[in-house]
Amino acid sequence: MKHSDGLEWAIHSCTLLAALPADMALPRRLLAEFFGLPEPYLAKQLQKLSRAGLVETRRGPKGGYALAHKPKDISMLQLVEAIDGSERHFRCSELRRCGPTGMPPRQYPKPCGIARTMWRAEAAWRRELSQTSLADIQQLGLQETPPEQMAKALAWFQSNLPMEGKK
Amino acid sequence: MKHSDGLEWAIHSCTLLAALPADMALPRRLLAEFFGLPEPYLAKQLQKLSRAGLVETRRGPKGGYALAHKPKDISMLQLVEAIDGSERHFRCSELRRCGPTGMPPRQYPKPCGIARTMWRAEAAWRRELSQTSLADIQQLGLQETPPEQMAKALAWFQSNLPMEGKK
DNA sequence: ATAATTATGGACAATAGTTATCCATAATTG
DNA sequence: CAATTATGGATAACTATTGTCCATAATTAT
Ligand code: SF4
Ligand code: SF4
Repeated sequence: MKHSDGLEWAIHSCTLLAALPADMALPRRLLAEFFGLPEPYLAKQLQKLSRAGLVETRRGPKGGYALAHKPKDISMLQLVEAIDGSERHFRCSELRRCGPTGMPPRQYPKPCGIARTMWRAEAAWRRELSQTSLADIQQLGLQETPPEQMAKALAWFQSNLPMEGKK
Repeated sequence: MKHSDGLEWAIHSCTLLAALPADMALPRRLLAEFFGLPEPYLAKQLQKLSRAGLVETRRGPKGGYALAHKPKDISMLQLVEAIDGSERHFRCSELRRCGPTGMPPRQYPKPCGIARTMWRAEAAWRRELSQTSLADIQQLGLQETPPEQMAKALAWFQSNLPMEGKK
């Protein structure tokens, strides 16, 4: 019972994408380098984000990844579900129907109290996640990232992005 | 990201134990038979419950498992944590410190907004679970179990329990 | 005391899920 | 056409979950 590591990578990646100038795509090579992550596996996470419609991709030179929506329109719940799936965490195996006292399925019109309780808790979790957007995360990040790191990051980008400030 | 199957087994087992006359212990052979579960693995779940102090165990003939507290004093959260552990589901690997722009640890006095958001959602989940007790589950079960199954179960117990109504 | 019953916990094996890599292919740019 | 970049399938390594087995300890009844 644990989220995949890829989830953290994906959220961080989106946070970075959110900070990019509009219209600019970041290739995954740079994304992976920036966070010190294995590029091929990060690719899988980005593909999930892409399939979920949260990021746009552009192939070819000057291509890469960019957010598909404004940060305020992407919720943490969407990110989590894109990576870890939207299946319920508690899955009922209809244990009550097993064993010597079980009855045929039609005797159980609705999920039992155990399942309903577990699912109610999951709903509370989802609700909480859906109420925080990438914009909220971004704002906290801007406030709390050490100024020196901001400077380092800026410098790193300027020396790694194909053209920045040139034009 | 999914709960272990053993969780469902453990909750069902406790529900059954809750229905037992006080002072009566149920051996795990019968528990496993009643639900049609593999006994040795069910044993592992029951051991976790025992170590968490939720069930009492008695060895020897007439021994078995019994609840250690009244059903109303055992919350679903306790059961879930006994089986699946109480570690956080989202575990931070301090990604922000990685890569070419990372800074030394002391620059990050508190967990970032991403981690705090994920943890806030988990807290909502825990809160919901802590507000339902085994007594609530039991009541729902009594209301919603098909009457025929109740009868079957009663009969099964009377023919399997060492002495019931004999004395 | 002895025999029968029952839980414990360690060791182990099988299965499934996660993490990671590689490569051939397709799309885009210039 | 050449260079760049994402896609997705195949595969391998690693880890967690699921399941089994057994020697041991505790308890009860005879
Ligand atoms: S619905 Fe309830 S009784 Fe049936 S298997 Fe799920 S948790 Fe168990
Ligand atoms: S604290 Fe935040 S920034 Fe650091 S690794 Fe965890 S999620 Fe990422």
